[in-house]
Amino acid sequence: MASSNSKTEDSLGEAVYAKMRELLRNGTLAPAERVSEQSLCKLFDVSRTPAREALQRLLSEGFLTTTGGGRMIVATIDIARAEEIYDMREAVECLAARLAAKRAQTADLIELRAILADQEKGQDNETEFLAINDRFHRCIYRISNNRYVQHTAEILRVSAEMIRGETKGRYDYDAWSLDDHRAIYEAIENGDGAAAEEAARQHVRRGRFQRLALLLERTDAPA
Amino acid sequence: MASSNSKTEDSLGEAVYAKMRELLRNGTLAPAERVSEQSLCKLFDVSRTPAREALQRLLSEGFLTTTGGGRMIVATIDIARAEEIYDMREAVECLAARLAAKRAQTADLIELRAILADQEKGQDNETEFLAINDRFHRCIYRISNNRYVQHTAEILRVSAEMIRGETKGRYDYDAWSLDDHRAIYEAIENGDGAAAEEAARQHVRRGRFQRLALLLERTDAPA
DNA sequence: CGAATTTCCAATGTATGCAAAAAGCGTTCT
DNA sequence: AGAACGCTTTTTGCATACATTGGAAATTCG
Repeated sequence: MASSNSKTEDSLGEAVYAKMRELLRNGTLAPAERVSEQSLCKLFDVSRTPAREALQRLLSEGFLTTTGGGRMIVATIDIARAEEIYDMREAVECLAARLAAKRAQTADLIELRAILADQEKGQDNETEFLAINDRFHRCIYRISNNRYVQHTAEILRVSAEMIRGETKGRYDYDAWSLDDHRAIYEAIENGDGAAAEEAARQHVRRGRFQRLALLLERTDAPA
Repeated sequence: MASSNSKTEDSLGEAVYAKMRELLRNGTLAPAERVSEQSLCKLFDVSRTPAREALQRLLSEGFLTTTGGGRMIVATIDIARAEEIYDMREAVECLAARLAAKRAQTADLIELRAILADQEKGQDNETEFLAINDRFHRCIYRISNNRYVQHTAEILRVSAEMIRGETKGRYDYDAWSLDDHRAIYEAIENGDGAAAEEAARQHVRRGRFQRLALLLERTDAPA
C-alpha cells in the first residue's frame, strides 16, 4: 500500500491536499478542468472523506471554483484575477522581506546564500529554475517568522504559478531573477527592512509584468 | 426546524463554520477552550461530517490549534502572535484602503458615509460599536474588490478580536476610531490611494498599541 | 504516600450508505 | 430542424459504522 511518492503526511486528507496543490502548481490540472470527489478517490486511492477534505480546503483557498451546484473546477485565472493576485502578493512579499531583514539570524543568511549559490550555477530547464526560486522565497517566508505571512504567501505563489497553466509552454526563466534575489539578500543581510521591502517590490512587479504579458498574449490570440 | 438565527447558508458545514467564527469573535469560545467534533454536533445539532468541515477550515485559518493528537483547542493569542496578526493586518488593511481609493464608485462612497453617520450618532455599548466598526471595514474590503484581500482581512479581523477573549471585560471603544475612519473616508473620496494607505496604517497601529497594551497588562498580572 | 503501569474510554481518521439535486441525454413535439 | 420535456446517471450533502490512537483514570507496586 502506501502512497509511493511524497513525504509522509500524517493524515490522508492532508496528503491529498498537498499532492493536489502540487498538481495545480505544475499545471497537470489545467484551469477550468473538472475535479470531482470521485476523480480524487481514483487518483489517490482513498475514500471520499479525505478527498472531500482536500477539495474543500482547496476551494476555500481559491484554487478551485464552484460551478452552480457544488461541483468544482480548477479556478481559471483571467486578467482581473491575476491583478488581484499580484496586488496582494506585492503587499505580502514586501512584508515578508521586511520582517526577514529584521529577524534573520546568521544561520538564515547562510541558508539563503546557499540557495543563491545554487541559482548562480544556472539551471537547465524551467522546472529546476522554479524549484530554486521556490526555495529562495519559501526560505524568506520562514525567516519572517509570521504564520499569516507564510500561509498567505504560499497560497499566492501557487496561484500565480497557475497562470502558467493558462500560458503553458512558455519558458519564463529570466535573468533579472538572480539580480533581484541578490538585491533582496543584500538588504536582508544588512538588516535594512526598507531596502528589503523595496527590492521585493521590484521583484514582484517584474514578475507581474511578465506574467500579465503572457496572459494578455494568450487572451488576444486564443483558439 | 431550521437553524433559528443567522442568514440562510446553503450548506450545513458552511453554516456551522460561520456560527463558530462568530462565537470565536465574540469570545463565547474562550482561548484554550477545547472544541471537539462532538461538541459542535450537540451545539448545532448536526452530524460529524459538517462539524468536521467547519473545524478543519477553522484550523487551517488559524483560529484553532491542534494539541499533540488531532484534538483541537481555541487558539491562544499570546503577545508574539498578536504582533504577527498586526504586522499582517497593517499590510492588508493598507492595501485594502489603497485599492478602495482607486476603485470607489459614488454608490460606495454613499454607503461609507451612511456608516460614518451611524458611528457619529454614538453607541451605547461595546457590541454596537464593534458592529459599526465591522461594517465600515468590511465595506472597504468589498470596495477593494480583491478576493484575497477580503478573505485575509476578514480572518485577521476575527483573529484580532480574539485578543479580547484574552482581555475580557475591557471596554475598548475609543474616540480616535471615528477620527481615523473620517480620515480614511476622506482619502477614499478623494481617490488618494497614498493618503488612504497612510490613514489606514495609522488606524491599524493605534488599534495595535491598544490591544497589545491590554494583553500586556493581563500578562503582567495573571491569575 | 507517590509514581509507574495498565486498563478503559473517548475522540478522531476513514470508509460507506442513503437521499436529493443537478447534469447529461435521448426522445418527442411543434 | 430546433426546442422543450422527461428520464437516467452521476455527484454531491449528510449521516453513521468501524477501527485505531491517545488520554485519563484507576490500580498496583515501590
